[in-house]
Amino acid sequence: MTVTIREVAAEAGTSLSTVSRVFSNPDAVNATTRGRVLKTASRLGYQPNAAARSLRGGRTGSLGLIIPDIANPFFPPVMKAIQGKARRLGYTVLVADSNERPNEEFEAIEALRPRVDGLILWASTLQEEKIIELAARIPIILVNREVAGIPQVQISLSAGVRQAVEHLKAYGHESCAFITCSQPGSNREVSIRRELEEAGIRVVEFGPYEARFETGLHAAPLVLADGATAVIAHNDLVALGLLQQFAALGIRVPEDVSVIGIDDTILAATSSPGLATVRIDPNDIAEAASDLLLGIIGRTAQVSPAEVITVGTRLVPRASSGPVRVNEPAKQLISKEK
Amino acid sequence: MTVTIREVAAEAGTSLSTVSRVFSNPDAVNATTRGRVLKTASRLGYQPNAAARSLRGGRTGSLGLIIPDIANPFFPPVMKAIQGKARRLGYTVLVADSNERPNEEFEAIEALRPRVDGLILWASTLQEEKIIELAARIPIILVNREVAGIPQVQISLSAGVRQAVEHLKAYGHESCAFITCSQPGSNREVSIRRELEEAGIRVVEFGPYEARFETGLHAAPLVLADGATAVIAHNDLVALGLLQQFAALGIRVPEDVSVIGIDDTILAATSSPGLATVRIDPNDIAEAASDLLLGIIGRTAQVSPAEVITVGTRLVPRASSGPVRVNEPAKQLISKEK
DNA sequence: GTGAAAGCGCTAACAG
DNA sequence: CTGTTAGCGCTTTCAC
Repeated sequence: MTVTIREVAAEAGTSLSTVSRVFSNPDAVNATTRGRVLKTASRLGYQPNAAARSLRGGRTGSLGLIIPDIANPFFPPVMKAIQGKARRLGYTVLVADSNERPNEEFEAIEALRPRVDGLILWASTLQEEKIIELAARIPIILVNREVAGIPQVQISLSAGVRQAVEHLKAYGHESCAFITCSQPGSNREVSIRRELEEAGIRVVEFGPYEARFETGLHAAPLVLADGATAVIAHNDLVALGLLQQFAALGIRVPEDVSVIGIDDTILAATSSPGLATVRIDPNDIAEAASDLLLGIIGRTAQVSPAEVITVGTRLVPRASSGPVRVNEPAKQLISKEK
Repeated sequence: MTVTIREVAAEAGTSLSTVSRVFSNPDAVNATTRGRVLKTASRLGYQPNAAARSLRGGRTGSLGLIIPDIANPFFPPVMKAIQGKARRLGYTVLVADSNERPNEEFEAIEALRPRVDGLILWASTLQEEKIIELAARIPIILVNREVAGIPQVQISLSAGVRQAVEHLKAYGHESCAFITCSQPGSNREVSIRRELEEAGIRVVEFGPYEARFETGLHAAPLVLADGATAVIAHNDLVALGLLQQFAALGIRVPEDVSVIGIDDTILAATSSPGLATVRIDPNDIAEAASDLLLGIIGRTAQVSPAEVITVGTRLVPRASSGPVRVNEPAKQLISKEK
């Protein structure tokens, strides 16, 4: 049925090994022979069988990417960027979604493991020991998850959040709400609180909630009631919830309250008003993740101190933030509108 | 290095085949033996090697999905739905993005082909003959692309668009603009024009443009200048562009003009105001696509007339559409606002 | 530079 | 129900 190396060899009048070499180590074959083999191979429509190849050689030419939730608009661009980078380096990327559930993540990893040369685990939900165990079986790198001894890519929100805070301060804001949707002590939560405090801005925290659109809807009146003139949301999606609810309440953005998101997903660029947000560049992450992974795939079992690459962020200003409202506090607006 | 079936067999005191059966055809093994094998297998950390398995059995347990653009928010939910469905049927889904370029699509297909049992091609950009050729090598099904003889899933916009049009008509709209971003003669364009005409609503078409946010920004004033009181956009993204530009121009939605999108992506639910849109249900597509694909993977070379499954659509009403403005035509609003 | 031979880990007949 | 025996298609020593 399928064309194998054997038929090509017979047809080209050479041995199996020669045909094999033409495809796996072309330089080791006489140019004339190689040409002849290639010609008959393409004439016969021969395609190397990846299963056999990886069974024997142990290399698959693919990388696996496990993401927590492809429906989160933050991930598609990242996936695209990683795919682009990998493609340029001769790899295919196979993606699976873990649905943020440890056992689905485990299944996905097990499905991918035998068919890839290495794995990128994004925000893995696996226990630390499981991850260490896995790392012994296949090269892995972590993004947004810290495990000692495993190479990882960390996202540093600090720079971007600092710019956001500076921006708010320059516009006269003296208090800022913060809608949190992470585990207490998480990276995201900590950097935001720290930056706001260091700038001497009063911080009001609401949460932790789930990182959903509806959380924004819910939090909008809380922010107003507190009298904060600005709000930083856990991510763009939550920020959009705020925006929609503010609009429904007749609260103007940014005149009455400034809103800032995080991630710079497509949601931020397309909302009305456009959403100022802290951008995490998918390309930076793709770059870092592929470098790290290909690095450890290369060196065979030669353990070196686990590397950590930190990628930065920056503020993308848009129409949703501006000068603080001076004449009357936003908190009175709700009752007024009624 | 890795644990193989052989070691498990030795350890469990059985033969290779018994271990193999435990993992590939469990019912054929005595329950006691099976238990013992499973126990030692897990103790040793045995994992079946997919490469060897598919080399021998010809089955990979995976399905491939090629999508034109993962960054288009329409696709992630579809990918997720297909993954969910496949998972329940014992398959893993490997996804690749073609970037809507024939040669990238071809590369992705070639990378996936040897490691999957079948392929779902979404809106394939390949030439018809290439597709037919491919279908001879591996089971494939098409979504949103028509090629005689290949099983396919078609999306019928008619029902949803008809509901949208009924809705506009009931609200007194007598004219509706339509921003098109497809090849002339495309499914999407044709159904929309047909439904509007059949309802006796005056149709004004703008386009074809590219299906981008900026297209909406650009088209907003055109719609107003024409005096249409409602507008249907090629998709949600374009509709959001309209929404943002209307807001910038001080045109109220839906009071001054009604806006309807297509796809029901996350953008529609999270915009301000919420965007009424024609919903294409990802689950319907996932269902149809997996049924079709698993159907042809099952029957070995037994050709039957190519099946076509058509999935329907429906209107999701949201705040962006409402009664026609009666007192003054929208077209005058721009100059007034100045 | 090239060929022959030995498996990679597993499944699928075929006997027992 | 279980064990034995061949390979799946390919890469990779090892000779020549």
